[in-house]
Amino acid sequence: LEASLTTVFDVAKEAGVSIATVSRVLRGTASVSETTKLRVLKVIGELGYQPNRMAQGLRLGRTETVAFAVGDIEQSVYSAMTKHLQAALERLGLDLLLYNLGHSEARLLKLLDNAAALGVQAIAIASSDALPERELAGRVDMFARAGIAIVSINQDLSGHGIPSVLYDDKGAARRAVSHLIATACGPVAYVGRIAGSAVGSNRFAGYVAAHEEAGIAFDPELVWDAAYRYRAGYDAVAQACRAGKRFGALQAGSDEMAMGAIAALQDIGRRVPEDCKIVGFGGADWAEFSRPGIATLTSNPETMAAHVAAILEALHAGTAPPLRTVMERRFARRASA
Amino acid sequence: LEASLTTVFDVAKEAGVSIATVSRVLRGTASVSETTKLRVLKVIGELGYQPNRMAQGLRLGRTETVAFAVGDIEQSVYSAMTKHLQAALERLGLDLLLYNLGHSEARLLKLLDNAAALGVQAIAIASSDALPERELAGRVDMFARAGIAIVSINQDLSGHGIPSVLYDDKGAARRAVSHLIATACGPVAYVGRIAGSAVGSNRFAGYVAAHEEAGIAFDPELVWDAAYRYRAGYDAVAQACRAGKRFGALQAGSDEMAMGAIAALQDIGRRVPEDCKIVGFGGADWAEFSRPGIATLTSNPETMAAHVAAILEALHAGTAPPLRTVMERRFARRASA
DNA sequence: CTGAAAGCGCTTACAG
DNA sequence: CTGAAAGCGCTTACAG
Repeated sequence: LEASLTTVFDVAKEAGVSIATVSRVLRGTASVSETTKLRVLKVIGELGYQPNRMAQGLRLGRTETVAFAVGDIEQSVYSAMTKHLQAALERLGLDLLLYNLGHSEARLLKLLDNAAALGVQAIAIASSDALPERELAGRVDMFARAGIAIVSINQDLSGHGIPSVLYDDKGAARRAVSHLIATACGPVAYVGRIAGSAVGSNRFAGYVAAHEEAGIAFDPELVWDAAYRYRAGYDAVAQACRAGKRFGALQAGSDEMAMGAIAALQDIGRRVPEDCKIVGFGGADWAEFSRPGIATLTSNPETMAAHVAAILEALHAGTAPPLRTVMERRFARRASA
Repeated sequence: LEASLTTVFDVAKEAGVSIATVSRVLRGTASVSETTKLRVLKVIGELGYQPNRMAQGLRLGRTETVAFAVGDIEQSVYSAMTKHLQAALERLGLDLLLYNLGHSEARLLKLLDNAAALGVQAIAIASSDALPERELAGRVDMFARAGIAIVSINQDLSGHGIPSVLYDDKGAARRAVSHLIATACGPVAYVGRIAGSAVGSNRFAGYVAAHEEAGIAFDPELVWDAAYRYRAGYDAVAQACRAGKRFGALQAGSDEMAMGAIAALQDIGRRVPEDCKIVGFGGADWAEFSRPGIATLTSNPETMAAHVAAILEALHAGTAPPLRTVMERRFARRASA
């Protein structure tokens, strides 16, 4: 065993009290006389005492830690979310344990199985992949008993009793696509994840709804199911153009795809927005610095993180958190559309 | 206290052995007869037993956790690094505790002070900001005594006995700038962090070295010290152009800045690369999908993460790790240069 | 090879 | 308001 740090015993001895009293002033729950509290606090400061988190964890059954399972931290929307969630948790005195899912369902399941033994207070899941709802639902009771909170970011799991914070992606896509239908000279294409993506299917539903609203049929030939990354956007559009497909506008499922799509169009001499208008999705910070600036549906990761933090606080305080929080996206119109 | 999970006691009872034996097969260190080992393993599987990490942590003085202090996770090079480090640690059975520094030295110092109480095995620091070397150096002995490994990513702290994995940024910048000097029709400008940035000063040193090598003087008026983000690149270049500065090429300290710089030039009608060649830094995944494709000095976060993991393994095994690992960047030539 | 026992550093009923 | 004591779930000398 290691050279030990200062412990409650050191503080107690120095302050002339019992370790129980030290612990009481530390926790702030039980009542301690003002003078002894001050004395203990002074000693704690002098010795630079920090309570051993592992001992606290063993005793309390959990540590000041939250597990964050994130779909793909290389995507800007997720790294922004991670940054703000970490900051929000830090304000609550919670540390963030990061798990990058990378589209691996097995990783998520492993985390769910480890959570209790790990002693995390909560699990936050932010993924666009369709989650294993059956497995999640089956564990909700276990987590509740173990006092582990679980929060879904981006997709609606409130039906399983899991508090969810999400965007109105269908409404956002509907607005953007309506704009494209109205202003583009040609049919509107769609590229993005659809099958297997909870988020993606909502966005695509907005694309469909906008067409219904306009009283026109969308062309299934102009709908391409592809991953959210740059290359997927590039390849889908390049291939469609090679196949002779014609479209005057494109709604992309992510800003990354929009950027790839723009590159593909420019590479064959089609101009954006003159020949084809494009809207991305997610409000990546770089979208306004691309040329043409990429129109997009914005995110607000800071507010979203605040909602998640509020849910965790409510759960911690034993009050009922909102089961379903829906945020709006703003259509940021830029040169590309 | 919570509804408890299965413990060593449950396993021991079920397998008809003592908890000591259960623990021995778990750890795999002491010798256990093959038959009892098999029996215990079987019961562990049946009960789905997971050792309580907090109890292990208290007993062993540390948990299977590594703290990762990262400069700014919103920058692509850092999110890529985070992804690969998490994956590499996962393979070693280690969880990653994420701290986004966001250029706050106080946050790093707080982490250093908490590390022992937190029970982390190691601290990995990846930042481009000049680190508080005095404070770090002053804690090296304490960390060594506490058995906490510390690794520096991106900047050289080997002089303080801290194993460091870094790129030859000076050499990389020198090569790129030499290319720009040779091919651009006009002086080469530089935009990036210089003061206060360990990484940045190396890159700038490469810019200077390339000029020396070419036997020409660089123009201090064409050197702009600015943050690594899109907007800083945009603003620095826009302002320089407004001030009537003329340059035929620009070396940027990051791909983000390069993208911002390209936007600023295009917005005033200057063409890239015809009027001004540009090279970024970092090899962001999106750089090749920007138009023009952004030439850059690549990173290899996966290899870097592997080096870090190897250092942690060596330290864990009690063998001496390489104190200083220098990786090369590749000049990815693209349309922008 | 195996078990009984001590102890890691806390927190919280229980008494006073 | 305060202290003595039990116990959270492990691991590892110590004995055998």
